[in-house]
Amino acid sequence: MDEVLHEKIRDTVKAVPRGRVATYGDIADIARAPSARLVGTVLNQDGHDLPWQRILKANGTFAPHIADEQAQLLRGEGVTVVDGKVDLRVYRWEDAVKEAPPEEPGLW
DNA sequence: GATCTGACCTACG
DNA sequence: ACGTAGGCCAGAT
Repeated sequence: MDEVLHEKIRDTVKAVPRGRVATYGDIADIARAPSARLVGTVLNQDGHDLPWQRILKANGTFAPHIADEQAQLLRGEGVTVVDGKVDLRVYRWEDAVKEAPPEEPGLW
C-alpha cells in the first residue's frame, strides 16, 4: 500500500476543524485517494489517534458500528445530531472545495 | 491469482 | 424512506 497516500489521508482527517464534519468521499477527494473505501480502510487500521468522529457517510449518517460513540463525541463538539444524522448543509467542512488542488494540466 | 470483505458511493425500483 | 445492484480499491484468504 502507498505509504504517502496513507499519510495524506491521515493529514486530511486531522485538518478537519473541531465542530465541523466531512464525508469519506470528501477526504478521498482532497487526499487524492482513488476511492472513498480507502479512507475507511485507513481509519480502521490507523485512525485511533485521529478525529475519526468527524468523518461520516455521504448522506450525513455514521458508519454502523461506531454510530453511538460518534454521535456523543460530535455533540461534545457542538454539532447537532438529529435522528442519528448530521445536517451536512450546515456542518460540512466547506474548505474541502478550496483545498482541492487542480488536475494535472495537459490531460486534455 | 481468483475470491471475499469492508468505517464507501450513486442510481434505481 | 429502504433495499438492491453495480462500481470502486486495497488487503486478506
